[in-house]
Amino acid sequence: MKKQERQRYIKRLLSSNEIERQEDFVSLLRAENIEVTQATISRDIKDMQLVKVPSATGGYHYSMPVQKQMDTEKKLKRTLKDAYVSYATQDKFVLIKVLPGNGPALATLIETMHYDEVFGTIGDDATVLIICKSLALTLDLQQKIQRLLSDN
Amino acid sequence: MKKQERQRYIKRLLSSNEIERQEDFVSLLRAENIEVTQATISRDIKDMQLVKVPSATGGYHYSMPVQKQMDTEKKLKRTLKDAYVSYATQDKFVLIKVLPGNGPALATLIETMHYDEVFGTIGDDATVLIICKSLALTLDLQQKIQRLLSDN
DNA sequence: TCCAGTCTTTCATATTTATGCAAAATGGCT
DNA sequence: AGCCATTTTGCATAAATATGAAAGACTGGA
Repeated sequence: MKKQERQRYIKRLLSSNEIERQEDFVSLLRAENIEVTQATISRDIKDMQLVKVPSATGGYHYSMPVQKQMDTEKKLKRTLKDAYVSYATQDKFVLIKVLPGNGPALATLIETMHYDEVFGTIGDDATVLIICKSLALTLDLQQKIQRLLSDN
Repeated sequence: MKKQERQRYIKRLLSSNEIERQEDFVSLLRAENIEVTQATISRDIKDMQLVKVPSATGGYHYSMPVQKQMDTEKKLKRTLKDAYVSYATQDKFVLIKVLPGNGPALATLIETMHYDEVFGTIGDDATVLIICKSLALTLDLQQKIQRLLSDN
């Protein structure tokens, strides 16, 4: 279906771009050959319960809904606790080793968290590589993950 | 100071009203004898990083920032786990008994979560009474609390 | 006290977002 | 296919939000 596909794209865009206005979605989607108007985006945003968050840096950006994030975080936490093996950082990368079979699930969970820090993730059977958007953000993400691991 | 006091009011209003537009803040504050314009509210919202959330019921309402909520939820969870004794419901009320000394802290945490369901809370040394906005919402809140208790 | 610098607010308005309505698309069902 | 009901979309515009610029407050000196 048309609408759902578009909304999938929108989710994807959320994680990889700083989206400040609904028109940004329009442009980015146009770049992927999906034609929409701002009106439709407005409705999608209502549907998906996205929010426009005032960011620390003074701007605004669209982000995933609170509730979804919280639910996903719980699963993420559980998966990390269950399957975590080890952890390393280099440059803009965070590499997490997990018990065999848990890589893809973990990667997906991290993806769906739509962390602002994350550019993208890729996981094989027992490893997840997270690519951050910047060096500074890599630190932030590291802390988030450590908190997930340590905290009850 | 003026601004901080107003922002405290704004926080308070968040928890006890369905606020759909910035103008609603203006009206509600006016009712408390605080004169402001929408422009100032817009800046306050940016400051406080409040978000306008599309609600399940089709409308919109302003709400606390994601990050704050997540942090507070962790503390809340810990406090509940540490101090929880028992739990009862009647009408729009949820009554939580905790170990002596933990009531006020718990009440504060619940307040600062700004749960949509909650009209207000009051806690003595070992008890927290939560007053919900409606019967239906009382159920919702109950479930939230049980999830906080059961979940790791 | 008076001033300069900083912060905060309002006004006016630009920008952004939401929505009524009509048209187009989609999905059965016969 | 043809028809009806439902959903989705775009257009136009209303409604809501953000912001530049000027005016007012506040603060810590001199």
